[in-house]
Amino acid sequence: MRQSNLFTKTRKLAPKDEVSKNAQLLIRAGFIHKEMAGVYSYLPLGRVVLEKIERIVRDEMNKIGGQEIKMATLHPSEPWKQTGAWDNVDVVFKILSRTEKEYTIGQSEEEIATPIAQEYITSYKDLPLALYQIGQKYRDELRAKSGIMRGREFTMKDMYSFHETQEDFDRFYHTAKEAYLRVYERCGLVAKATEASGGAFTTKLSYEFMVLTDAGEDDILYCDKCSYCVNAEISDSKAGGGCTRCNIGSLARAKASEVGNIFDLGTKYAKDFDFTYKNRDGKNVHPIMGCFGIGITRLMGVIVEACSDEKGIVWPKEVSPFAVHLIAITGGNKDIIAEADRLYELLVDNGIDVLFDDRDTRAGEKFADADLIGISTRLIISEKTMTEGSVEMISRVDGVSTMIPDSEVIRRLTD
RNA sequence: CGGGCCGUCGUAUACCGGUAGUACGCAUGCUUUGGGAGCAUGUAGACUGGGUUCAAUUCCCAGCGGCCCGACCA
Repeated sequence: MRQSNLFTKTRKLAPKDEVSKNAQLLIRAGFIHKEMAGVYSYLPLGRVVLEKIERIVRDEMNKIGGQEIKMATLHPSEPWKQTGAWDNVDVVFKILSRTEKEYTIGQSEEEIATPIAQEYITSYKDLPLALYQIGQKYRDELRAKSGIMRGREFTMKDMYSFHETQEDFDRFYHTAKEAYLRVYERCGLVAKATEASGGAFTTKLSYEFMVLTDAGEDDILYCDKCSYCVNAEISDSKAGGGCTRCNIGSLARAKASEVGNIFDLGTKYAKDFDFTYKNRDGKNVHPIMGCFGIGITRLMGVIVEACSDEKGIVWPKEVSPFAVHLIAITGGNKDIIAEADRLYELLVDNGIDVLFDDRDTRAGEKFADADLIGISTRLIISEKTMTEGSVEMISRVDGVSTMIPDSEVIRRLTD
C-alpha cells in the first residue's frame, strides 16, 4: 500500500485521555480510534494487525481439530435464562426491543454453542467436537481501563469442546494448552500457563495464560527453574518460597496480563439444556464440556505493551501490519522517485506485503513515523543507496542496518 | 458501584470575573530535503443546563463525558 493513500496520520502528542502505553501508541500511530471508554474502532493498520493475530489463532485452532463457525451476536434471552446467567452474571448487557422483547448481546457464547452442538451430537460417535469462532464480545464492565486491554467491546476467540469422558477432555485440554502456547510464541510473547481458579462452575483448577507486563492486572508467582506458574490469588506460597513442582527453583512474583483462559465446564451446560447423547451402552448421557478463550484485542494491546520503545511500537514479525516498510528519501529527485516506484512494484509483484512511504515529506518525519508505526523490517532507498546499486535494510527491533544489492532484495525478504 | 482528579481550536496546553494566548496540525506561497525544517499569511476553540454577578470560559450546583485508585472480572 502507498502511504500517501493511507487516510490515517500520526500524531506527535499522546491524547490526554489515555494513560496506558498501548492506547497512547496505537492512537498516535493511527491504528485505533476511541469511540468511548472501553470501545475502540480499528483503522486500516489496526485492522490488519488484528487479522494477523486472528490468522495465527485460526491456524493453531484448526491444527487441533477446531471447526470454525460464526455465531450470532444478538441473542435471545431464553437460553441465558435457562443457564441462570441472565440473572446472575452482572456483565450481561440486556436489551429491550420496542415490542418489549428481551435480548442480550454475547459476552460469552456457551448459551449459543451448546444448543448448536446439541442439534447434531446424538451419538458417542459424534464426539469429540470442538467448535470455535472469532467474534465481538460485549461486557457491561463497571470500569473499562488500560486502553484496548479491558474494554466493553472486544474481539475474542472462543472455543467450546464436547467430550465423552473426562480422560478425553483431559487429553484435549492438554492439546489446547500446547496450541495456546504456540499462539503466544508466534505473537512474539512469552506466556506462562498459570494455575488459577476454575471459575463459577467447577472446583477444579483452570489455566490462565499470562504474559509478564507491568500493565497487567494480575499477580502471579512463577518458578525460575521450571514452567510452574500460579495466580497469586489462589496460592498460599510467597515470593522467594520454594517451587513445589520441581523442588529446585524458587518462586518470583510479577505483574501479568491474562491473554487466554481454558476451563473445564463439566456437565453444567449440558444439564442446563438437557443435552444428552446415546453412549456405547445405549444410555442417554451428558457430554463433558470445555471452553477455551483468547482475547484477540487484548493480545494486541499486550503485544504493544511488551514490544515497544520510546520511539514507538516494535511489532513482532508475524503480527507486523506489513512485512516491509519501504521508505523513499527522494529530496524531490525524479530519478530516485522513479527507482522507489520500481522497487515498490517489484515487491508487490513478488507478493511481499509492503507499505511504501511515497509521501512528499522530509526524511526525519518519515523515519519518526516508521519508528512509531513499528513495521518490523524497513527498506530505505535514497541517493546514497542508489549510487551503490543497493537498498538499505534496517530492523526495527535492533536498528541494525545492512546494505543489500538490488538483485538480492527479493531473495532476502522471502527467505 | 465507592473514592479522587479533570473537561479551553483537530491535537497538546496557557492565562483570566471584563469573550482567550502559544505550539503542533491544516491551507497558500517561497526556501529547504538522511531523523518530526525555516519564513510569511491564513484557518480554527471555552461539554451541557441552571445559579451568583453589571459582567461567567473563569466562582457555585447539577447533568453528561474522560482518566486514575479500589471493588468487580464467565
